[in-house]
Order: sequence, then C-alpha cells, then structure tokens
Amino acid sequence: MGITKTEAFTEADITLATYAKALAHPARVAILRILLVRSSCICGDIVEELPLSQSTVSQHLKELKEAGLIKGDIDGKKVCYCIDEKAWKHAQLLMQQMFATYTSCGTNCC
Amino acid sequence: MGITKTEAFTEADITLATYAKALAHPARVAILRILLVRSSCICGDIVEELPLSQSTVSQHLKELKEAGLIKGDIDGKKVCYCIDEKAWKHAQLLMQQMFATYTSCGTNCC
DNA sequence: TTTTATAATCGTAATATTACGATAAGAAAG
DNA sequence: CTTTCTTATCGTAATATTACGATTATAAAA
Repeated sequence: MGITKTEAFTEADITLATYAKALAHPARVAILRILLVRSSCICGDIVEELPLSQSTVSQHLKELKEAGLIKGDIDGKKVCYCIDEKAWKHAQLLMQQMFATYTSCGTNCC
Repeated sequence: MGITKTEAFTEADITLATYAKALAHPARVAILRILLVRSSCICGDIVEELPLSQSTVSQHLKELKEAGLIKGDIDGKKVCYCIDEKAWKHAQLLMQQMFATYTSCGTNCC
C-alpha cells in the first residue's frame, strides 16, 4: 500500500529508518558528500556537480532537510546549505549502536 | 520516474545507498534487531514478533536478503535467517566513514 | 522599474514500495 | 499417500519516489 504502519514500531526504529531513508538514494549520498567536503557552508552550486536537473536536486535537498540532516539558510539570493550537526551526530550514534550490536554467532549459524 | 540514474553515481555511493535503503523501513530495522539479539540463527517466528502479515514480513526479508545484509538457509521445513557478517561489517564501515567525515564548521556556518 | 540569477514549487509521467489475502511449493509427520 | 506446517510467491490496491520541464517567487543588479 505504500504506507507504513508507523504506530506499530518503536520510536527508535522509526527514527533510524527515517535517517536511513535519507541516505537511501545515491544522489542524496553524493549531495551529503559535497556538503561534507566543504566543511563550511556552501551555496547551491550542488546542481552543477550532479548529473540531475535543478528541480530534481532541489527535491532531494528537501528530503534531506525533512529528515533533519541538513539545513538551508537564505543568504542573499542564494541559499546556503550545510549539515545539521546535531541530527548528523544523532544519526551517527543510532547507526553505530545498531551496527555495533552484532557479534558473530557460533557454529550453529548459517 | 521512480527510477534512478545509477550510471551517474560512484560505486561507493550506490552501495551505501543500497544498504541504507535496506534500513529505510522500521519493519526492517525491527527484523534486524531481532536477528541481532539472538546471536544464533532463528527461524520465521519473526512474524509473531511483528504486527505484520506473514507475506509482508517475507517481502521485507527478501529485501534484506537482496541488499545482502542477511542470508537464509533452509533447515528442514523452516528457514533459518541470520545476519551476513561480511556485508554487515561492510555496511558498518561505509556508514562509519561517511559519518566520520564530518567536522563541525566554523563561524561562517548556518 | 526592469532585468537577471537562484532556488522552490507545480504538474505530470513512469516506476517502486508497502501491505494483505490467497495460493503454491516444500518437507516433515501421520 | 495425505495431512500439516512453514515460507515464498502471485495478484492487487493504495501510496510514495524519482525525474524533468515549466512556472513562480525572491532578491540582487542594472
């Protein structure tokens, strides 16, 4: 149905899934890498670094913003994007915790 | 168009996005947590722990398998799922690298 | 004020995802 | 062989995603 039974899952799982979803498209990963490389804010010349139209990039930026991972401030006639430190570190923590839980199982395993 | 210009992105970004997509739904996060808690294989009583139908759970399991994060071996009339260690650690590494790249920017930031 | 540049939004089309019931496929149990 | 249990797959419906061109909105520049 394309819709998710959100009420059925824990807050933590929903949050992690939301962050993961933001990373779930190569274009958005690429955008984040661009923002990461330039450790200070940059403005919207992201379009020129990607093989996508301006409207498509704008849409991906919107999704990253909605997930909370980035923020965009108006700066004259451009818009200035950067990583949202708090959300970024939160996502990092949730991911780390998730992945770190793994301990390789014994001989009874697949 | 619901389709992605895969040829336009780097292999690393596509791989990371694929792993992220596997985590991009709370049900799949929940499934992975179940598999993580029981460090040895368990079988499809995952269904009973989730408020989803058997067919829906099976579909999510399939996606996790296709992303490579889990594997399922036949064990009599049940199927035994567990985390795929290699892929799991690969995903962990890619995520860590991605998140660790961040260094909080100076005063010129949003 | 008019022009120009930048980014967001709208409209639309193609494809993907999520979910479930029903059915099929497989092996173990009787 | 037949029944039973478990999981996969099919069919279908509702919604979401991805992408682009066209348009709109806003502010700086002329």
